[in-house]
Amino acid sequence: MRVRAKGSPGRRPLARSPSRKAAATPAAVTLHNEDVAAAFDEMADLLAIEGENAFRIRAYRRAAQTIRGLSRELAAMQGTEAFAELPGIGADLAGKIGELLQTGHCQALERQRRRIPSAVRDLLGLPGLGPVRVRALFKAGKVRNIDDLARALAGNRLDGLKGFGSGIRARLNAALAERAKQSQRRVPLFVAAQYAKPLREFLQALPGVDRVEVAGSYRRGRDTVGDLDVLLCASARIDLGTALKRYPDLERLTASGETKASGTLRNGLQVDFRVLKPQSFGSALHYFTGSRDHNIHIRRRAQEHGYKLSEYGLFKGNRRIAGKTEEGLFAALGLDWIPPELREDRGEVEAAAAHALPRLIEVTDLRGDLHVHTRASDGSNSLQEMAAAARGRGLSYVAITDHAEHVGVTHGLDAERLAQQIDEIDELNEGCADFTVLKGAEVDILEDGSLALPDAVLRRLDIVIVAVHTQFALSADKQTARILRALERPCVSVLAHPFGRLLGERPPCALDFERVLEAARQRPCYLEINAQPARLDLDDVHAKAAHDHGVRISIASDAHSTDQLDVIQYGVRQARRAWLTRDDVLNARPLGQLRELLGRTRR
DNA sequence: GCCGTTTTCGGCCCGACTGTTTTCAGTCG
Repeated sequence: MRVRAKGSPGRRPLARSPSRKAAATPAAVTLHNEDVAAAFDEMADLLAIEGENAFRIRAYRRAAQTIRGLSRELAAMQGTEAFAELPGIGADLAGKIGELLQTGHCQALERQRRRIPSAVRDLLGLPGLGPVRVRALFKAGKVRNIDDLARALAGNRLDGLKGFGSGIRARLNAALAERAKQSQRRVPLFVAAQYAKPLREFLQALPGVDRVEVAGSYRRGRDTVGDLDVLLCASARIDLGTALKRYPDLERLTASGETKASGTLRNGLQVDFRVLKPQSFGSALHYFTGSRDHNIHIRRRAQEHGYKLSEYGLFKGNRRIAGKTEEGLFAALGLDWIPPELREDRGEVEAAAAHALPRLIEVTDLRGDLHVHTRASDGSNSLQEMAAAARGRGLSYVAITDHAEHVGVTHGLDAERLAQQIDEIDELNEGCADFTVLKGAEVDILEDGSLALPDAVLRRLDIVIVAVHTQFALSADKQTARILRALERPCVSVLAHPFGRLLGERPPCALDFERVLEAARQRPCYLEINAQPARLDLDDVHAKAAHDHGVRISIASDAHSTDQLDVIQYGVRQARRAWLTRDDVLNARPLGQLRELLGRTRR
């Protein structure tokens, strides 16, 4: 199912500082796709709160979704005509994209913001609050933000307000309490990358800078990133502060010294900069990549060898033993180089000492993608376009897995339409020797564990993906029983996005994962790492648990458009964090082996 | 606001669930 953004609290889409407002055309600010998408989402939210035409609102949301799925930057495209060729973007929205890119602003959005303060949108992120109740709060209750809501609830000022019975009020109180507990907001890796890549390029081009790396959890490929740790290698002194003031994505420079600076990007992400000499760069890269627990383990090992380890190098007394490169540092400690994704102190140091680190899977190891959608359900491209795009990316197969009919929103296939699609795929495969389209479906697991399509229909498919799309809040017992019952069915190949989480929006469902793993192992059936940036589900920890339990993994893009096929790289990052090798991943197998393995999932 | 076995404007996704009601509106996916 598509992941719909319901508000996007915490994100500040556009430059709104006075200096930028006054900026002349063309904009001093280059907007990224995420900025434009966030502007359209904001517009959609504000229109919804106003009670605007639902289809107009949907048009903005659809455009935002299209933009988020692009693998190329809008700013690099050839103007409004090219924008209007994108699905769901017509003349009007293409013009607004152009306006945003040119000026950094959208007048229609500015007008909307004058009618409804943008902080009102944050209310949409709370459970039970949709546009109608938010409008009621704003108009009748004078609630303009989440703090106002908390005060109104505390002062019993919502009692008697239509639509705010005791049930809703209790839910809101619980949600606010939970919110207060949450620490600093982290952004998905995919979003962080949109800011980190251009920042790195900007710094790399500065005179005197030899090398730039973004370290921290970003380099380790964690699903979310709390801040960016940027390391610059420079042999001579550089004036970092002055250079950073010219960087348009940087909203504030909070500290600026000779070797250290800090600031905040326009999307709210904190960035810490460190300037290092070449002889220390490797040890600094290691130190700032972390994780903290990994570093503690490595420092302890250094001590055991009679060394002292810091970001400046590995020392014996005052003599530097290593520090120029990470490889040299690890080698001096008797260790193989450890890929950043493994540096969580989950056994990687011992494995490196025993020269037993796995050769982690890479994007280029993948032979196919086993979960993509077409226009037949909720995708944007045709079967032919998805197949051609997958082939163009060097894959040798792709499984078309449109939704079965149960999920209303996704315009799912019934048995008849699925049969039509099967015929279409057969026809497509006939004229093609070096690429194969596999017949599949993503079938809903209903609340009682039954599937949304009958076995007789599923038997005609090469691959059947099952997934939970509703009722995420069941107890662990019920949710587990539901999934186990689905896995009993004769034609189940893959359990997709097993926990149903959406980063920052929906927590993982309660599940007795051990029992699911055991059922998957015995059956056998595969578990998916869904690479959609907001899902990354299985996460690294559960994917490793699956691996340790002998359950194999499918890494899938869940692409809803040709552009989205590229997000599979984020699934691969999670697989690497789970210690997976090529052999552990179903879709790293050549077609013949894949068919054989899928055949074993049949009963 | 987009789209079109299109040419000018009507159709656009809809069922399940929840909470608030007393037959339904709003939320969610």
